[in-house]
Amino acid sequence: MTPQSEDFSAWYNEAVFKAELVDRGPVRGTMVIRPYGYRIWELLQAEIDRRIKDTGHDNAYFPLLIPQSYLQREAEHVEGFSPELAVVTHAGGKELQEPLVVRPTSETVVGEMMAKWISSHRDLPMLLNQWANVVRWEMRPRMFLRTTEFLWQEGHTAHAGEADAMRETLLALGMYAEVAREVAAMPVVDGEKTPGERFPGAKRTYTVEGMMRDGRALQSGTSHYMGTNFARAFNIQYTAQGGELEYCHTTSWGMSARMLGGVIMTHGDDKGLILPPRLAPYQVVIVPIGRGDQAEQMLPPARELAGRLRRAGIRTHVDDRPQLSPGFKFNDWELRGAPVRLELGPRDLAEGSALMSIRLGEGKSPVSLHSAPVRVESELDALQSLLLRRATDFRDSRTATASSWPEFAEAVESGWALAFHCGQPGCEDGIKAETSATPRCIPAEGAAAEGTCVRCGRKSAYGKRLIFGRAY
RNA sequence: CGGGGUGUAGCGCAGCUUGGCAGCGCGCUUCGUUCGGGACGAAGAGGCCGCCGGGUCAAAUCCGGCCACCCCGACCA
Repeated sequence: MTPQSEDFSAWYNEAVFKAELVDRGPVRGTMVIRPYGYRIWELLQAEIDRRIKDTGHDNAYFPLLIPQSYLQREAEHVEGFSPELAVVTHAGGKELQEPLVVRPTSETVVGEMMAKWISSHRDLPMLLNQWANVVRWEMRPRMFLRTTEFLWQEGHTAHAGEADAMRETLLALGMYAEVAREVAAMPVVDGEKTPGERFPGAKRTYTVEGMMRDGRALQSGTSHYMGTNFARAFNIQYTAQGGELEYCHTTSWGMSARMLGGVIMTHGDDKGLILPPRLAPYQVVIVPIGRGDQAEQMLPPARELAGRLRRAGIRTHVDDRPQLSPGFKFNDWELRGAPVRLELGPRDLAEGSALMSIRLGEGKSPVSLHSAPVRVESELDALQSLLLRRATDFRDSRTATASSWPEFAEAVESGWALAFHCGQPGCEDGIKAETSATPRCIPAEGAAAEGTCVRCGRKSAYGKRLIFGRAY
């Protein structure tokens, strides 16, 4: 397994399967998330959900099946999603009068319901979120990154005006950036998408982009300002204070289980996964030394230690599988990305200590049993920030400002290019055709600057350099 | 949809060119010895060789057709 080589996707697949995160589903492009993988998702979910609720949104649930006509009400939306829809044509033993699509996203049903629920400015803003699975018949599936069916969270909000809706759009974006950086230790860049990369039906689309260890970009969360496009298509109107009937300004935003793929591709190494402590199902794994009877004897003290760690708020697991050798377990938990391992054998026990090994690091060091919770906690914190710093350094080392076409082509070969662009769709297509790179975003933090398009030399259109890269 | 590849035990594969008892490694079961970095020995269980057809005394192997999956591109969170 070598994350650096061109076998990166082979490395990725091997890592994901060996760590027992997923299995292939029976339907093309689907994935089964196994318990260990699902625990990671639950931790991520909890972090996102807490932030959503803290900002005043309520969770709701909308139907899986959507009348096909709903999709058709918004012209760009239907055009964008048509090729990848799964359509139900038969139900109840007969052909349906109107086919139903399995939701690829829920703007349309949510819009339909919002139109019923909103009548006055007093009903606004309406801040909804749902946790759901959606289906998109993509051409080339990849575990977590692009599966036919995937789990996500989709926020849908309606507001009285553009300013409110834009504030909401950026609030969601900021939430995603925070989750990515602080929880997943992924140093994402946030910014706006170019018109060519916009969500079908949106007026403005924002994104957080992460860089994987092969230099490719991964869109890790997205937030859209719809203007009144969907409000007009679904008649989401309210009576304003002055008595006039107005269209709402709506937003939608989502973050998906794709993030797990991002975590693996951001931090993983030749030994397998490295989970940031905040997403690790088991932050500490205690391996009793020995097998059979000898390991049995280590279990009571191992469990006692686990109990004290858990009481300190540390997710702890005792690997009590009796038939496996310690060496096997060491390798197994390295593969599965456990941040900290504690080895507990007769020798350690006699000395009142355990042998600690950090997933990202060399060697092992003894830790006294009584100070273990404190020591482990600080090691977890250190690892969490080390992962973010390491990924940030990596990203920066693979990001180059390109002022000429050869520089640009070279930069996107192994990472990202910062470059001016003319904003012409044809030129954007040209870049993609010639280098397979696309504009990832107009970075929010980039300094304002003027220049000429890196490919065609025309005047730049966005007032700053864009980030270009190859995307997953 | 275009290009490449693969279907043989739960997983990974060999065997196919040149037809002749369906094999290997891992895993699984039982017993014993082991046990501080992927343990070892012995004995077992496990098969519609992707599917359909052709031809042959005889097909995993040759011929024809079909299907599925994987990888590379175009699509995308």
